Amino acid sequence: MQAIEEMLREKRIKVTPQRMAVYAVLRETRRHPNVEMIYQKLKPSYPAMSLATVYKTVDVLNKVGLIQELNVGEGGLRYDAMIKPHPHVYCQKCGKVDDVEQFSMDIFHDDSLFKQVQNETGYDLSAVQLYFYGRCPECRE
Amino acid sequence: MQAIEEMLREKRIKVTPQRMAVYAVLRETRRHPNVEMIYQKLKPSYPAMSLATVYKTVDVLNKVGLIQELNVGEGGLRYDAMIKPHPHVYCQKCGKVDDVEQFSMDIFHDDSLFKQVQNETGYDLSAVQLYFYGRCPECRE
DNA sequence: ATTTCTGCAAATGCTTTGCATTGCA
DNA sequence: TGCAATGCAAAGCATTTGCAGAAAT
Repeated sequence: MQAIEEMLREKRIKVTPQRMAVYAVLRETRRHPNVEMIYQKLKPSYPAMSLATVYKTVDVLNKVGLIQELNVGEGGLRYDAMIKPHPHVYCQKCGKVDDVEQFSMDIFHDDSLFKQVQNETGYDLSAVQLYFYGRCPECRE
Repeated sequence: MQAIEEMLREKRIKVTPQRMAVYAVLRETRRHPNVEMIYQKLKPSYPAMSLATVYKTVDVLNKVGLIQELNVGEGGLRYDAMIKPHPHVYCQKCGKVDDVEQFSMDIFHDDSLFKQVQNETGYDLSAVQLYFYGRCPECRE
């Protein structure tokens, strides 16, 4: 795993403590946090950091391709440092977002689906998202 | 195709001109409009209708299962009277949302995918959404 | 030295809410 | 008649914006 500082530098964006911190949070977790969660996580160690900076930072990191945005339909966006396309499951009771790992290959890595959809729709495709909705094991009772 | 009035009545919700009008708009189009688009479409024939009523109406229609919500990641939600699960393509330039028809069967109607994901994640699944992102034929130049 | 980023506060804009009135059942 | 829905205006809230000061290259 590459050093965070180096990864930012390769993307030709200024390396600041705030950017390293936000990216570090996303790399350490599998929880797909939203902006508020990232902000709360960083508050203890970076008391001066503002929420606006977190918004701007995730936007930059997403634009340079270091992270991806998820939209499970809550309103706000979630962020994921795992940029390889993979499906997600959303628990409609507790709001948790989990990865679905097993099927990344079948659906996304075989590009026949992508190609077929391009042919059918005429779109020039660049990304795909697959979301499942339901109740997580803890919320099923 | 069933009469709109009857469909609302079957869902045990009050049948009002506004609800019939909103549902009619969604049944007539394949554009997956958002609240503002529905409102603009209805304004000429229903000058007194308020935006808040459109918000409340799509919420009710969605809850009783007459329409589905789409979240392509724009911020707001889109609505679709086609409730059978099917993938969508979003044009990142002009914002258009199209249906992907050919693959509804392969991916969604065969429930092996659903079952596999349930087994892997332990979630009790109730819905799925598949979104493709790219440029539509008109925006490719 | 220059350019870009940060942090604050204010502004924006979509969505929701409260409530009096209207209208469906 | 009684309960629910509408329409208006106000409130709410997440996100964005502007800008002066700070920091990175």
